[in-house]
Amino acid sequence: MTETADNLSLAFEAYTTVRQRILRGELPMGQVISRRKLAAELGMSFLPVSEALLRLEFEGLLESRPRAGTRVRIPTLRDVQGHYTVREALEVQAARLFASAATVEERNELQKLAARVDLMAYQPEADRLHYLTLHEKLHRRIADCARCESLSDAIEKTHALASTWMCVGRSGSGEEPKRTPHQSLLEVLCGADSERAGEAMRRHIVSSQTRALERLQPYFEMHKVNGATYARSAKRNLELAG
Amino acid sequence: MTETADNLSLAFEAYTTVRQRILRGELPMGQVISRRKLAAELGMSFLPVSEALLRLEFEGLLESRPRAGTRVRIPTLRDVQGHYTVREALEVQAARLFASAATVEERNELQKLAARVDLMAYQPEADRLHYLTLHEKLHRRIADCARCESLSDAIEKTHALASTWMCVGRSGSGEEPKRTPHQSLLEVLCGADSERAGEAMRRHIVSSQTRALERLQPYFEMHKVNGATYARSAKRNLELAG
DNA sequence: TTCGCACGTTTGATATATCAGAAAAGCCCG
DNA sequence: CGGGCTTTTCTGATATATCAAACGTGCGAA
Repeated sequence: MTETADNLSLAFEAYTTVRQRILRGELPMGQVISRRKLAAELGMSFLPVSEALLRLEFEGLLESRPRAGTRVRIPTLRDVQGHYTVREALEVQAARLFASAATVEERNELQKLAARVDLMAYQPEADRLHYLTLHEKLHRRIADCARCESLSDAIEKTHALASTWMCVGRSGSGEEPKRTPHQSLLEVLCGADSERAGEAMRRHIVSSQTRALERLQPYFEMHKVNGATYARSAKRNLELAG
Repeated sequence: MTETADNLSLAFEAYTTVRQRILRGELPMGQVISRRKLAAELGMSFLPVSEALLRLEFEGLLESRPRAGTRVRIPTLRDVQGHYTVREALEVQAARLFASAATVEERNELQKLAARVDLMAYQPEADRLHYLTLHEKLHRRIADCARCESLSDAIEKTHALASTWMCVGRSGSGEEPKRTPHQSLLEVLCGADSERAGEAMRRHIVSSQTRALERLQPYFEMHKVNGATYARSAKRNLELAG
């Protein structure tokens, strides 16, 4: 399984590998990535690796400075706010189109999926990754049902970025009231009123943003401390972990 | 003037150059770009050129196939529809934020700008490029006033892509009624009602899409004919021009 | 001890060379 | 004269080498 194949280009292989590692949380925010070491590990020159990292940088998952290094992006407060503003725009549009274009089967399917997502949200940390995957799938399916590939792609990009941020442990207050936000969201979306669907999604995204900002609070400080320079040693990262 | 400086990276220089040429219409849709020739012309290796073209491909201005070639993107019908769906999402969001966040000075400035744009729309083809530039500036300023850099960036990207498509001559029916679409748009936007601002922008974008689809009609055929292969000689392009 | 500066190391950027695949042109056969 | 096949040319993909800049370290001065 380590080497499925060079089905496509080496650059694509490197892209997929790194992206997966980031999304799985194996590469935490601020983690420095060495192109040469990665190239050696994947058994290729560092040129396709560079192309892959460049692409990930365009997508917002990485950040780099000309001759300093490349690392998993550490967002600023404004980054996150901006991200959620764009995401709100895209997902509201998807919700509107969903309300007017989804088939009956799709509406039923997604309502069930929403119920599963809400249920899993209160599992005792069973597997956070699985929850995130399912949650992302729900939003992606909503976009798919909007029958617009460009919109789906754009939303998928924003979700990939958000996934990075979601891998950080939740503040775990634990005593939250048992709500079913996704179920109620889908209920509105399945009514045929585009306006209401859009507004419901808007509220959903806004509340999502609120939680994300709380969760990411400590990392905004991290960006201030560690933002200017690309630490090659692990010392600074240790400071932040402790 | 031929060599302003290597202020930034060579790749960035190549990126800027090619992008400008496309936006100015010097490189028409379907035009094949040779990395080696471009590299020779710009006096650099074709590696920074490749990076530049890769970036332009991500932005949707170019399309390429692994060992066949790179050319200015020829959109399909679905491409254009998808583009306008995403654009609608982003610009509606910008309009909403503008209505609630723009200063009085900004509102006045943009109303004047809108008037200029509408006026210029009926100049007898004086300079189409200038009109497009001003029109794009209006939309960009609206996004800027929304106080969200991510959103501005996203909108700028979509406009760059649309500019490519707008360089094709308008169908020039010529007897259109003298309307002032941008002036009325800004009028609504300057009222403090986000909802209405969003809806006004939505209608604006939709009508813009309608005109774009008409204008691009012939190119959808071009994509069918010339889509599969990357013609290196000029023969096929001549066919389409005749 | 602490601050500042020089030096070796690592990094991304770029140049050059080579490879394999796709397109165009030439070629042969009908 | 035309269609299929081969050859040639061109393309992007990748490997390797080199360079200047940024980082980390350690030495020396205050």
